Amino acid sequence: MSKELATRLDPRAIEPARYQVWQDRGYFHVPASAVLEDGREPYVIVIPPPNVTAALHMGHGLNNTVQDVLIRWRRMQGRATVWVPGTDHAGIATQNVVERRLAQEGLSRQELGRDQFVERVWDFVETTGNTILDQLKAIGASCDWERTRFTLDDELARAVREVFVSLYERDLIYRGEYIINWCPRCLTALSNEEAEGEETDGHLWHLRYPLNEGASEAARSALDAGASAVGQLDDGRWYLTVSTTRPETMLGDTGVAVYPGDDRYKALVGAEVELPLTGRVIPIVADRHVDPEFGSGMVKVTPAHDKNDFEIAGRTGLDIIDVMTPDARMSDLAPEAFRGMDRFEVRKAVLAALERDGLLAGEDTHTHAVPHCYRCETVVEPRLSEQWFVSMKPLAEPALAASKEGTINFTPPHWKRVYEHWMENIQDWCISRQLWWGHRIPVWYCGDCGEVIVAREDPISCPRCGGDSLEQDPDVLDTWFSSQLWPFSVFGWPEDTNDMNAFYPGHTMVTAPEILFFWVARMVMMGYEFKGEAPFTEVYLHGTVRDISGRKMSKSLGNGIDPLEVVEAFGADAMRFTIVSQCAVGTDISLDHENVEAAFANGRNFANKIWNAGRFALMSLGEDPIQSRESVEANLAEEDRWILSRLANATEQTTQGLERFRLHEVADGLYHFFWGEVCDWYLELVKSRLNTDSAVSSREAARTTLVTVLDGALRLLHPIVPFVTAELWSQLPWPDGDERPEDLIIAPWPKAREEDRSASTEEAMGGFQNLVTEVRRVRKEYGVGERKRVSLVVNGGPEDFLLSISARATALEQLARIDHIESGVGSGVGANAVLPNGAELFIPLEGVIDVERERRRMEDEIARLAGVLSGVEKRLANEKFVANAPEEVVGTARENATQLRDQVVKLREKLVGLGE
RNA sequence: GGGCGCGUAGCUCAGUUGGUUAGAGCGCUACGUUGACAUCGUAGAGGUCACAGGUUCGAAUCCUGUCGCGCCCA
Repeated sequence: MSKELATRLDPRAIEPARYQVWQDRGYFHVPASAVLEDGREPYVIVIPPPNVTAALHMGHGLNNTVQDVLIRWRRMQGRATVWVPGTDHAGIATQNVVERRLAQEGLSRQELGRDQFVERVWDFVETTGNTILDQLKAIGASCDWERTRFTLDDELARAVREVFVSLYERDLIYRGEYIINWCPRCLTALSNEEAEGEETDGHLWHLRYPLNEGASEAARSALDAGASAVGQLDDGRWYLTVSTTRPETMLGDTGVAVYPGDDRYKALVGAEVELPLTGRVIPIVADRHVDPEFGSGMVKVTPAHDKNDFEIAGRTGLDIIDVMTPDARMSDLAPEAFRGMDRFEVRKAVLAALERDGLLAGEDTHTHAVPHCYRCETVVEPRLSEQWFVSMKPLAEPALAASKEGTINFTPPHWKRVYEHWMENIQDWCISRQLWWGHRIPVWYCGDCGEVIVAREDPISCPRCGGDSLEQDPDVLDTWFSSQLWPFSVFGWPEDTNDMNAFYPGHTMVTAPEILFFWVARMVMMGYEFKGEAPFTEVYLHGTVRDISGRKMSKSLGNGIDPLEVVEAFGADAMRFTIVSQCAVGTDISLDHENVEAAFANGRNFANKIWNAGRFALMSLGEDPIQSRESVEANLAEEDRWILSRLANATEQTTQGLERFRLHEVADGLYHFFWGEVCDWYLELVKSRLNTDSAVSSREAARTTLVTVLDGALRLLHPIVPFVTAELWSQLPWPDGDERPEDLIIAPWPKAREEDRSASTEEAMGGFQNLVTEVRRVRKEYGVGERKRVSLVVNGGPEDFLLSISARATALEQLARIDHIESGVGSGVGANAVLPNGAELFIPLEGVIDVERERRRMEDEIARLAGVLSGVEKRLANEKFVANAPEEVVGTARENATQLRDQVVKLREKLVGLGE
């Protein structure tokens, strides 16, 4: 049994093998029957599916570590625990990757053709698509791999089609021509969420549009009415001024608008403007959208290239002229001089031409948000286009109510308001994408009669005219359209499957705030629309992984850390603990990518500490049977009862922390319990008792307690550091008569034993710890050599204090190098101290101590304590404090005052005694 | 423009409804390999809790303002 363990934890030697055992024994998989037949309570998490093309990065490391901690904890609690893994087809991202690979072969997708291209993508996905899931295994993720899903799987495609058709039948999906966000590089429409605004220092240019000759009278009266935008050119023509951040769009202007109630421009409404560079004449209209307070109160209207302008055109009947091509060049509808030019070149050309004609009134610097494609960062162009949309308002209603009523909870809580704000201001969702990779829109157009067919099954002929010249809509759906179904599509919906009945709805959604709208909000909407309830009730939004200077880790910045390299170098446990211990609610995780070793030192050191504590215990426990707790109960030493009391505390704290997603506190608490209490004190105290030559009853009590404490601690630590804990636990000897679970991963989660808690034992141990620390401090202060023994003279303190420390003579010898303890005040040259519990200490150090130095040291200590004391006394002297503060607080203050006063008095007496 | 958040030790950050002498990790200093662990042990240095007011018996914590920084939505 007591096989030799290496002095250092070697993660590579234990982790992969341990993971394999877990997988082989099927611990990660729970069948639906566990819930439906055995009546076990389920606990379900669906993974935020990473992109098939992605390689594991630290963000995945964080996200999946958190999920695994929760999953392992709930599994130990006995829940029927399912964590569904899988990947997302990631339309734009994946198509981009494959197109880039094609480009290296000198090919384009257009040259290849749609069918062949899609085949190429499948080839790519099939060879590399599972990489990221395999990588998750290296970090210990206990996903149910038998349920692995891909958003393009046939069953999930059926869910997508069912949802599309159902929503269409309920008039919640429609097709229409509107201004959408267009990426001129990806050549596809984007949703509002996919067009990310980026603060940019740009310009606001002021352009002069000459008025038609017939408008002179109106211009003059507008000027009289205070219209700042109206003026006269050198040649006598009247003009008005409009401002824009995108001058190139003026080529597509079809009107100028003012606010209907704006007296300054009243006379000009209905007048006409000669649009420069185009030869077109456009009208001045009134529309309520115009803000009379902003700029000149007069705006140019470009209906084909601006969302608001498109709406103005709809209300006022202005023409719509699209002057751009899909790749953001000037189209044939633009003046000849500009055709074919890129949008940013045109900007310069238009400004130069206006300048030349004396029509540029000037420019201001202007900071504004410019939308960029979230996949390729190209500046997004608002573009008029026919697309498919989801009508969101009706869907948002129950999803909003779920948050307001508290059916869905957010951690940290402030995301609740962000979510609700988005729901309250929701806009329709553009779901069609001009891509080839994704779920094809299930719509067919009849070439004969023009019928639009929206169908669950591919139609063979037109249901209206019977013709067979059907053509399917070429577009695919937004990737998030399928992701939003993930919580139920993974279980086989729309089929009425056992999995559906057992595991929907799920419980916890763990993800990053960035995709709160993209994904979380939409999953909730779909859950209500198609299943009548929310897909989960807890949303835990963790932070972002950043580098040492606070920048988000990213491939393009080159500041990332590869989790697999961390696992390789330090082990999955080290990575997990480091991450979790930084995982305070609402805060980001920062890791030094330039010093990875330092970044993960904490986790690595702790895993090694656990290993060595276990190693020591296994070696010391030997092979003799372990007595039951009951049989050694009467023989438990104070330190045994103390560590059992601390274990009860740690157990309660850990469980409560996990329930509240306070993972940082859980990790921190366990770290200090295990290292600072189990290792630093308990192991040191039982060392001598574990020797074969110590009294049998004491030895057996120590052995049983040690096993109990290690068992409890390893269970509590297991969700965070699964490998090292399982490895040690599997070798832990077991008390007679107790049933041993098959593996730590399914060992029942501990409950705090209330009967083990003892405030008096903790207080008594505290006195002992103070004693040891005080002696060590004195030894260091005077440079007493590590090996040199000292004597200790003790006077006073709590009843039995001397007795209890004398009983621990061996431990004191080891912990503080004290080889002799006696009662009394002591005499001669030595060091003096008074413990908080009132015990006076004297350590004879003839020949080592300079009396003057000892006097100064004591004076400093007296001054320090007296300072604290006067603070406490001041408060107690304040009647309002005594009257208003809670009894407990006042009581504590009184106790402190008494204790401090006692310490100060005794130290002063000792100082006087030192005098002669 | 609207909303949210942050500013605590050299660095990265905790600090749950206000309540002893504000904590941790990393880093730093000194000493130390005694049979678990040098990925260690022991002891230590280091903070006017951004600033200015206010509320309170009591403020890192609540309120107001200022400065600096970040994020989201228009």
